[in-house]
Amino acid sequence: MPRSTRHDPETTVRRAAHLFWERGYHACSLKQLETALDMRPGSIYAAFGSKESLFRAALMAYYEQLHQGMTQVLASHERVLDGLAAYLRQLAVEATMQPDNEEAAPVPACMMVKTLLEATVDTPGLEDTVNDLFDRIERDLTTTLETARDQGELAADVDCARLARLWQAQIMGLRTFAQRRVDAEVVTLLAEDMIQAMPVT
Amino acid sequence: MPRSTRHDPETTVRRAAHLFWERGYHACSLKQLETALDMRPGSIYAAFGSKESLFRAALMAYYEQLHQGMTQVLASHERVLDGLAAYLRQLAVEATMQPDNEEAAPVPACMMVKTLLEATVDTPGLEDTVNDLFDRIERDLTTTLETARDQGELAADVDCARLARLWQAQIMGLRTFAQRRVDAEVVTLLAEDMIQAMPVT
DNA sequence: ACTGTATTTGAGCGATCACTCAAGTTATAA
DNA sequence: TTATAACTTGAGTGATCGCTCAAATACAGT
Repeated sequence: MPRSTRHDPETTVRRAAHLFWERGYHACSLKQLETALDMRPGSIYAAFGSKESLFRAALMAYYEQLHQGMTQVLASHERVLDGLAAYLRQLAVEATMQPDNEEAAPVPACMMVKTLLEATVDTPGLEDTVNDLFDRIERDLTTTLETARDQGELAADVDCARLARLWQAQIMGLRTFAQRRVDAEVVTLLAEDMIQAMPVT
Repeated sequence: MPRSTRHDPETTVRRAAHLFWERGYHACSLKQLETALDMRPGSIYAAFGSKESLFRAALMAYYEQLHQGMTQVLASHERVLDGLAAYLRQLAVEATMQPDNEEAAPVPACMMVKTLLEATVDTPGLEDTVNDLFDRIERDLTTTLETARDQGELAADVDCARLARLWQAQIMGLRTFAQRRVDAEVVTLLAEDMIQAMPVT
């Protein structure tokens, strides 16, 4: 008997993620979300419950996409450190192309980082969620590096958790820097300098 | 004949900076500012004109403090690269102590970075201001490095602008990473790993 | 003490905020 | 075809937003 949904939940969340990613949580009004999702407030609240719940769903979707992209690049390189270098180069490219369609990044900076810096004590749900996602990435990268170490790619005494966090901080720094009004080449050169600086052990 | 001001402008701006730094631009309401400044809306608007103007004044004050702190650390070390390493260590320390008084940092992350990521097309004044401040820091650091290079501390072929941006990105990465819920030691180790990674040329 | 002026006050402005819900709509099962 | 349940609508909720301004206040010069 039930009626099927008019809106595909995945598409809805993806569109919300795009707007939240571009403008941040507080600067996104429900009016703007209604327009972006082509849904009226009643539908939005029936489907997601609150603006914060919708944001969390959007952030999770963003994370999934990010994680998948990173995993793909790492998997396509023999050595993990080569994969990380390639990933940093890819981020530099993505950060320096202007957003031409709705699939591309609306801004250079990472939505997770933007959320990390925008969350306050008034939005504990956002803090918890974003911290959990950063933990996941750190653990995932640590495990990947440990596998590489056990296979002899890295020296046996390398602290993979520290190395993972060093790379994570490079990614944060690169994409945040790219949010500045700078030429594309500056971002590209920064990525190369970061890659050059990272330990090759 | 005129009446003198009851509020010291510098103190007022410093208090506003503290609140804006902690909560960001959009999450700060005028009600909260009224409490923090102990001023009523009429006084605030007579003195600063708008919330955005007050924020820009606060951001400028933050920058001045930041610039002064960095300059002091750099000046107290013979070699510039040693000074930058010391500055990174100082940031790690500051980022990992809980804010006990109103002088201390309310959050680990940099207010300029938070502003850079929070600004949108709706707040062009913030984008312009924060980009100008990042440019100033980059130029200042570039000049400092060039002086060091000309004095033989760095190799003659070093691109000081690139090196300055690499260090700026490290600072961004460190303080943004420190906003995560992580142990103090993790931030300290990250700073050490960054210092280790930076070119010694 | 008195006057003049810069500063401060706080009630209140229209606009917008996130959100609700009764009514309408539509796809599916009987 | 009809009944039913899920979905969607959109006017409207009280609260809060950034901000204004006429009146009150307090200091400096006479």
